[in-house]
Order: sequence, then structure tokens, then C-alpha cells
Amino acid sequence: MSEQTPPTATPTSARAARQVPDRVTVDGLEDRWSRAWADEGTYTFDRTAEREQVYSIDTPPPTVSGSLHVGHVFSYTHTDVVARFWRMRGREVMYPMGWDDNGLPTERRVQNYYGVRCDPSLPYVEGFVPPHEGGEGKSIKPGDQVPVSRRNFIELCERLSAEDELQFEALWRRLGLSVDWSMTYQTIGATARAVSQRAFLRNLGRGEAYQAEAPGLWDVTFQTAVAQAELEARDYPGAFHKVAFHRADGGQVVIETTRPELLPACVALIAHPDDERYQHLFGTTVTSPLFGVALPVLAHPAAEPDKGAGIAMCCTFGDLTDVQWWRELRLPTRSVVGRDGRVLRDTPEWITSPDGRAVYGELAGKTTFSAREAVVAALRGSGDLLGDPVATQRKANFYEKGDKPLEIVTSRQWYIRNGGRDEDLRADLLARGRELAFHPDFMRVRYDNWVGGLNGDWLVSRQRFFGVPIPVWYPIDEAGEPLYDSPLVPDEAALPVDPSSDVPAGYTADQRGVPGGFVGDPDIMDTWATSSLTPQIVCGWLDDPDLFSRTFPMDLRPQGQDIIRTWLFSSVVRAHLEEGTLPWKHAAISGWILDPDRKKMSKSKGNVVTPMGLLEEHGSDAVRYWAASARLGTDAAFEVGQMKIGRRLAIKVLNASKFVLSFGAADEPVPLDASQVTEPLDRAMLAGLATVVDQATAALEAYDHTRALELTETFFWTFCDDYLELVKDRAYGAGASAAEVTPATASARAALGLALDTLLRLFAPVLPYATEEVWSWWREGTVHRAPWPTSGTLRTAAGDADAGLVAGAGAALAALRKVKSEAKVSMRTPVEHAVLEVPPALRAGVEAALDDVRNAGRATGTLELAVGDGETVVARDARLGEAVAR
RNA sequence: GGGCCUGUAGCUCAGUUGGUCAGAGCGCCGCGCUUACACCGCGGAGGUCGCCGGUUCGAGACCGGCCGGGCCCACCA
Repeated sequence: MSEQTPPTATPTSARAARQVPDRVTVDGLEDRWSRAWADEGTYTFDRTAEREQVYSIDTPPPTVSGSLHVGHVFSYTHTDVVARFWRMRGREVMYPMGWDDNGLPTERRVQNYYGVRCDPSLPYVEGFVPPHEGGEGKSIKPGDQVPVSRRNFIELCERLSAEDELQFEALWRRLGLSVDWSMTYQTIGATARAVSQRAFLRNLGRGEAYQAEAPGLWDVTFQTAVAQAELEARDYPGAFHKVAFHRADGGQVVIETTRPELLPACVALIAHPDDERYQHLFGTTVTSPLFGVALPVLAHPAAEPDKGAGIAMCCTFGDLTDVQWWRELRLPTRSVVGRDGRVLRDTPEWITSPDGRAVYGELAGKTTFSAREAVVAALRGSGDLLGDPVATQRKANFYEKGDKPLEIVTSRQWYIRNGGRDEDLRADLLARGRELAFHPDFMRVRYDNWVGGLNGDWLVSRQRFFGVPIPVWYPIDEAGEPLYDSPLVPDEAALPVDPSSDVPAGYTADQRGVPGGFVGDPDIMDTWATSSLTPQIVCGWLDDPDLFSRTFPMDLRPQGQDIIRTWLFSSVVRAHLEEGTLPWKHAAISGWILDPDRKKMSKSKGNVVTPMGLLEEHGSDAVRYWAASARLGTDAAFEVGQMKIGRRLAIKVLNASKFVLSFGAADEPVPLDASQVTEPLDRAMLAGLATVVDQATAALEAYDHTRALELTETFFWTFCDDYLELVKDRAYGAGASAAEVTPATASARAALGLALDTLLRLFAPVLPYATEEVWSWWREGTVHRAPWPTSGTLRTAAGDADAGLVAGAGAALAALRKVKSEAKVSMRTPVEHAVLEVPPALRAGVEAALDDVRNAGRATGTLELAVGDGETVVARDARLGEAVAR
């Protein structure tokens, strides 16, 4: 995290000498105000605030090597609305921004952009100049990439990220995110690396991190182990092959398999213990076709009688069930698939027959795909394939970024306990889920599903080169073997370290890799092992205990629903293990953006409409309005129409404000004096507004920003269309000289001032630009640090007025308008002799506001009030006709 | 296979504990340059609230079933 910039007290030119302009526009507000906010430090976090005053946000760091799309604009706006609300509520908001530059997308981008690849075995080169600069577009073959040290690679990554960050920051600033831009971090930065390593070492010290050599899911393309959280089940075409195994008495046992190439890896045949069909075979031995390996027939309850033939060949390893059988039945390990996804070159010793060894020789070095064809051909030749393979669509596990099914290979890996094999910890983590306030609440189900379904601990090591290194070394014994059970760990003060170039305490560099020396762990951590610590990273866990005590546990984690099982869960695990608490109190989950076909908006489509293009075309307030109109957790349509409505609203705010402020003067602004509000209609309007304030506040406190916006917006349009029209003439003080402002005129002006003041604050979280612009016309400072409105003053001014009076008078006005509309005449047309028939309940109210109705309706002649028996207001004019309203 | 969300005017969506809730905006049609706003205003038409049962004096709202849409978890013989 970089050092903070103290807020400047100097008013900027953007704010100085602002006044109500002759013509208003929303264009250009972004430039003016985003600059002013930056100059004035409007959103700078005051780190002297006590914990109770602080509202801290664990912002999702966007992947800088990708590009931002409309979905980002959508969800980040939600967070910003929350941030602005709490800031106005008087909380000191810590709203940082991170950049995710740790992981495969960045690794690939740096490779292509600079034409390099990471090789941790190489030494750091000072002043390294990459072969390509900005070499994107030119396809650089992997073989042509220049190998560089991990430190050089990370430097290039940081260099490239810095360029991306500028663009991202520009977009966020223009969108109006109220981020404190002095608080940024990078997930591959030194702070994040040190935090990740320290947390890992603490896990290690407490026994929560451990190593194990075990079969695990493996991606043959990326050649790395893959965690459960990174799996994706996809449809994958396959075929059932009926294969005959041979009994000692010459009989056959037929199994069905979709992986015939694993036949040489077979260690047993397994059926359900209750399966009548195979009772007589349990305990006997069969031999495999082609390879002639003797195999036991065993019983295990995980075998499913109705799957395939009901008896399965257990291979090491075809799937996770094989792993279970292997473990529980203590079967031997006979691996034939290597880490590159090819059949191992050396013919295994368990295949002893000359024929079997010859067949294996044909398979050696082949991909599993080619090996399958070869095995099938051989089985056909030997007569052990019964019938033709039957095509089937099966589900296979894929690494979410990979395109080949995962294999299961045995490897030594690091794990962190996450409750996957520990029911007490699982129960604790489920309890944490119940403790966390999900918005919307039903999103907790995804958390529960995931934690409940974990089948192993969190695999955190990856056999990649770019990332945060696992911070341990191993001593090498005199025989040259690493002692994995006695890892050498660095001092926390030395973090971050890179074991591939740094040397453990007590050793010298020339002891690397030699008997009696040491070797660095070659692996890096899963990116989630870093991302899961974003609360610790931003709150200063590493070296700022004061900040940490004021900000952690944090208040809010905003994020997408797709990464509940990864980011959210792993963060909960880390905070639970390290702090014994939740990392935050609230989790706000945004939905997807759907294209008009109701499909999740694809990246390609999302990129056609660039976020910056949207902001430029419609204006930031407009785009924010669209985003804020969607509830948390609900998918929303990408709808330009909604942005146009937002733009219209922002413009309306400017125009209505300009109008209200026109009743003041430079030396005597529109009053904010509740005691001057005396007219029933004015009081009624403020009574309605007071209710809106209470309800909108309650909605925002409950993380329901759409409800708050809807309430405010509905009130505002009625305020403009009815109230403003009704009080217009009275507010002008028609006829009275400037010096003689009547109480009725003063009442209107004060009510208008109070309403405008309140409405601007209510709109500020969603429309930061338009509201700030208006604020600058008549108030000091920024609306975004102004206190959130409360209903108290409004209620005092309103007294016992009935808010329904505005609607009643509005209905009367509507009736007069309708008479004109249906007569197809201008609204300016005078009504010369009309009768207003109102429901009994409205009579007193409309009578109290009759002068306003008369003026607004241009009822220049007589306007009689009569009581009707219906529930509608009827206007009758001798010349124009009759109309019924509401 | 288990589970979550969702189905209200052409479109996007509100409808808080069951009783003026059948609504808003957009779009559409008509009218109007009314000195805050033509980047506007006024007025209008539009729906048997997915379908079938049930609870209730009364159900978009509650229960059951079915159908449609989106998604999560499990599923590799």
C-alpha cells in the first residue's frame, strides 16, 4: 500500500465561484467533479477514526490483464452506492482498490507481451530488457520465449500491470467510485506476497498447512495440481467398452469401461458386497486381458450395481472412486499416465508376460487418446472386446481454465485444512456462514452446499512458475534426498522470500542442490491463497497493527456469486484460522448482466460495448442509475433504455434544482427555515418527504439500494410534476414587490429549499455528479460528506399535515389538465368557469390548496369546488368539457 | 439425483407480514414550443398476475403439483 496523500484544504477552481448556470447539462460533470474529489481528498480515509466509526470494504481486485466489462461497472456501482451511503451516515469509509495481477491470465499476457517465460532456476538479471515490448498481436511461439528469473518475470508483470491499472483507474474515477486512491495494492506486489507467505507459515506452525504425497487431480496441459474449487464438470463424449477379464477356470468376467487405456493400470475388480451376481467371485483372482496381470476381485460398498456391468475395474487412477478404493482396500499403485498426460515410457515391472510387455511398448509415450485407440484395437484382436463400443455422454472434471479432462496423478502437495476432512472444522466453518450476513440472504445456500460437499482439504501448491512461492526449503541429506518432513522456514521479517533464489538461514548459496545442503520448494501458491487474504492485505495485518485494529474485521465484502466457493469461502477459512473471526460482517452478492437473450453476457459481447464508451455516451450518473436499479443477487438485463432514463433523471435534477434556486438571490439564498413553512400544501409535501427519508434510510441500512432509489425517484417525479407546478406562482410571489414577501410565498420557498436539500442527499449515492453539481451552486463543501438526511426537521415543519393532500391537489390539477388535453388545447389555455367535484375526504385539502390549483391550472375565471360522491376528481368547464382524474 | 432463484401490460421491473395492488417507467397513440427542463410537458390505450388444484370470508401474494427460464452442488465403471 502506498503512503496516503493528506487531503488538501484549498478549494479548487472546480468548486470556487459556482453559481446557477443559465443552461444546465450533465455533460462534462465527470471531468469537473472527479478532479475536484481527487484534489480535495473527498474520499480519503481518515485512519484516526475509531473502529465503531469505520466502515471498511474489502473491494474485489479486478484482473488487470483482462478488460473491464459492463458486469464490472454494474457490481462496482452497487458497492459504491453502499460506500457513499455509509459515508454520509457519518461513518469513515475505507474503500481501497486492488489489482489482481497474480495468476494465469497475467502470466500468459506477460509471456505474449514481452516474449519471455518464467524459469525460477535462473538468476535475477539486473536491467533486463525483454525481447518484445508491446509484442501483443505477434504470436510468439513458446519455444521462442526467453526464459527469465521469477524476480524478473514479476517485475515485468508489475510493469505491464501498471499500464493497465492507469486505464482501470481512469474508468473507475469516471464512473465515480468513491475509492481512496491512496490505498491500492497488487496481488503479486511485495505486500501481498509477504502477507500470503506469513499466513502460510502461521498455518504451517499451527499444523493447518501440511504436505502429503497423494493422488490428486492434475491438469496435463498446465502440468499442475488442481484444487476442488477450480473444477468444472463438463460434458465429455466417451464410449462404454465391454472388456473381458479371464478367470482361472477359463471363464470370463466382463466389465464396462470408458477408459480402456487404463487397463495396464488396473489393480482390482470391484463389485458391491451385496451384489448376488458376483458373490462367487469375491476373493478369487482374475487376469487382465492383453497384459495378463493377476488381479483380485473385491467387494466395496462404493460400487454401484446398476452402473455399467455392476463390476468395475479399479485403476490407479481413473477417477476419484478409484482413489477411494485404492486407499480403503490398500491396493497397490500402478500408475501409467505421466504428468504430461502421456503413457509412461518405461514398461512397468508388474507386467511380466512377454505379450503384455509388447503391447505396453506400443502404448508407451502415447497420449491417453491415442493409447485408447491402440488398446481397443489390441482388445479387438485378442477377442476380449465384446461388441462395439457404445457412445455415451459423460461428465468429466476439467480445470476451469483447461480444455482436457483432468487426470489423477500422485504427487507431493501442500494442503491447508478447510474442513474437507475434519468434521469439527467443517461445523465451525458452517457456523461462520450462518454468522455472516449475506445480501441477499439466500446466497448462503451456496456457501452451505459447498462447505457441506467438500471432500478434501484445500490444495494450495501449484506447479507453476509465476506466483507467490511457497516459502520453505528442505535440507538435503547426505544421500542427496530432500527431507520433506523437516522444512526450513524463513523468519517472518525476511518476507517475502523466493526459495529459488534466496538462501535459508544457516546455509550458503553454494549449498543449493548438493548433499548436505538445501533445496527450495519449487512450487507457488494457488492464487486464492493470496486472494483469500485481501482483508489482511488492506487492513495492514503485516506491519500496521494500529490500522488493523481500526478496520478489521471488515464491514463489507462485495463480490460475484460465482466465487462464493472460492474467494468468499477461502477468505472465511483464513480469517477463521488466523483470527478466530469472520473477515467481515456483510457479504453483498451482485448478480450477472444478461444480454437480451437472457444468457449470461458473454465476454465477447461485453467487450463490444466498452464501459468507457457507455459512460461517454450516456454519462456516468445514467449508467450508475441503470446499475443501481438492480437488486443485489438478481441478474439484470443490459438495457440502454434504463440508462437513458437515468440520464433523464440526472438532467431533471439539474433543471428542477435550478428552478428551485431561482427563488433565491445571490445575497439571499433559498431558505432552509422550517419555521417559515406554514401553508398546508407545503407541509403535506414535507410530510411525504419525511416518510421517504425514513423508508429509504431503512432500505439502505438493509442493503436494499433499489428500494431506496425507487422511493426517492417516485417522490421526486411527483414533486416536479405536481407540487412544483402547484406552488410555482405562489413561490414567485406574483404581484408582490421583492421587499414584501408574503408568508405564503415564504412558505413555498422554504419548503422548496428543504425539499431540494433533502432530495439531493437522497440521490447523492446514485447520482454523485448531478447532485454535486447542484450542491456547488448554493452550498459549501461536498454533498458527499454532507450528513445523510433525517426526517426530524421535515416532520417539525410538516406538523400534523396529511401527506395525501399533495395527491388530492395533484388530482385536481390533473383533472383540469385532462380537460384541456381532451379538448386538444394548450395547457396554457385559461379555464374560465369550471367546477371541481372532489370526494368528500379530499374536500378540505383541496380547498386549502385551491389557490395553488387555480394558478397551476390557469383557472383564471371562477373555480367552484363541489363535493361528489365518487372517489374521483371531476373537472367540468363550460367551454372545454369534462374530465375525470384518478 | 439434491438444492436455490425466477415466470406480473410489447419490453425492463415494483408489488414489504394475504383484504382499493392490478402498478411504474420505457415503447406505442394523441395533444402541446406552458419564461426550470422539447435531453421537455400533458393525456390515453395495454394484463383472466405461467398452468392446475388447495387453504381462506378473501390469494400475484400462503400450500401442493405441473410447465418454462437461470444457476449451484453431486454425477467420470
